[in-house]
Amino acid sequence: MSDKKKMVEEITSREDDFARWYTDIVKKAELADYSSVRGCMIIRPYGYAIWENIQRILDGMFKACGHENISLPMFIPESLLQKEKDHVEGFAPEVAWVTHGGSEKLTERMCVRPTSEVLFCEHYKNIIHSYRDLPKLYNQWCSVVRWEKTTRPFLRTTEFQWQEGHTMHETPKDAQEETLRMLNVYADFAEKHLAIPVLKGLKTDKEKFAGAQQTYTIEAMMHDGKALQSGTSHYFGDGFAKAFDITFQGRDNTQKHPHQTSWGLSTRIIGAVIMTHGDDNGLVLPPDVAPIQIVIIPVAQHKEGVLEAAGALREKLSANYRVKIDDSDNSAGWKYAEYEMKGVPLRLELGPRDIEAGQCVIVRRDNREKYFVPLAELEQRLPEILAEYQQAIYDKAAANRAERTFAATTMDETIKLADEQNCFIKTMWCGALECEELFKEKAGVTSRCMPLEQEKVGDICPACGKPGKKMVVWGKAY
RNA sequence: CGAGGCGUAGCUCAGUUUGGUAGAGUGCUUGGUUUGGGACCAAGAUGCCGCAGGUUCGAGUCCUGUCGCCUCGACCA
Repeated sequence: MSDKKKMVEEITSREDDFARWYTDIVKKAELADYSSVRGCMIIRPYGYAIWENIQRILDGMFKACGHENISLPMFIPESLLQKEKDHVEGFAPEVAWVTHGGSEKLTERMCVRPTSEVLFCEHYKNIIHSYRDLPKLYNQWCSVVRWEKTTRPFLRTTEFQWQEGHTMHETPKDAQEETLRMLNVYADFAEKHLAIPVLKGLKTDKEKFAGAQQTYTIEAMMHDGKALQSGTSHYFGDGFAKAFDITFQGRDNTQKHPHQTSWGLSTRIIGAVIMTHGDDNGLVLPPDVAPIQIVIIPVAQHKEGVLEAAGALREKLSANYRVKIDDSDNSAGWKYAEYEMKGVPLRLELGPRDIEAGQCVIVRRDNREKYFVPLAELEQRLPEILAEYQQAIYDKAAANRAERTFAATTMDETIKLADEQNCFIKTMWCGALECEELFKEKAGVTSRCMPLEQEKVGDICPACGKPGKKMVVWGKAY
């Protein structure tokens, strides 16, 4: 086989067809499979193990700032969903309805939750009576259903797993702080654990969550330059509280409405991991969420002592790492390609020559760099190599984003950039909806967010020529 | 949801024009030789031709409907 020939023949290259590359990875790395239900996917054990790691880390972060987990029903009576006007208008077009219980028609149909704001509100009305009951910091891990027209594994499915945090606070300030706190939790999680650089910002009114006063988002750039909204945090003010008549007696002895937030992150983030770090040989996983962090490949395993030495090594490393040993009778080369496709961060090769020399070979997934490590130094070197790996995949993603981010001061520039490539385009914006729509109409880009870290990239709004009030980042999105 | 393309063995696909015994490569199983980047030889198993109707003596092939995937729009986490 020539050097140039791809080792993983089954995967479409990213250059040839990014969408097909993505679905190839999902299927070949055994992350997910299709089911007989339109738009619904089966998350297979290898994919689900990634989600379990995400859950474990995020859940710890939530609890560290005082949140408690709770479980609410999956059905919402129609009358309950109707209570907040903007909310129902936003979600009604995409809810699934339950009309029958067994063979009997229900007197009131119920929708399968697309999100649980109204259920939380109904419950909060019962349990919040005094300022002493606040804040309420609840989160639930569950699945929700949205009848989407176009679906893709992980990125947009009819049913998806997520967590939704719902909190109630005494003052607007408390709630706004919570909204930003959780946005930062998401950003830290994405950057530190998933090695995905994210852009934090505020959604425009057009793009914000149905019923929210403000929606904050973390936007990630995929390898092809398109954007993926990867987590959102909403500030509701007291809109829902008024609609649901939730009141508490305040410190001044008057009745008040509490102020509310919600925030969510879904299995979509797995799509972000795939499209941020993956390459033509398959997945590249961040160590913190990789189901297998180190795969041990015994080389020439039929020779005496090799399997025993590999087994002893696994035993030792299992204390600190998720380790798998592959002693199947596939060739060593086959195993190399297999675990590269599955994105395992480090491969540890151990053969007769290594055992002789008292060493092993570590190969990094991201760049195939080889480290010949004396066994005595292994436990010291592994964290260092993993840290370098983590930094390298982060830097690579950050570099891609930097290369694909441009400022534009005119609509012509914006159109040219959007026509030529997928990218982030920074412009000023006057704040008018008509101008936002013009970007979509003329350049085919939507506003991703108004970044928290604002820059002045010009003076005027390219759409209307009036003074630009805010910098907006535009792009094509998944 | 609109326009276009595609559904045949686990996977990639040929066969559909012109209806007439279900095919190849790869993978899988068994035995042997191999083993540091997807090894080799031999034998073998594997099909509701996406699904449901229709036309026909006969349908993978023709007709209708439906489900799924891909691309482009519209919609959206």
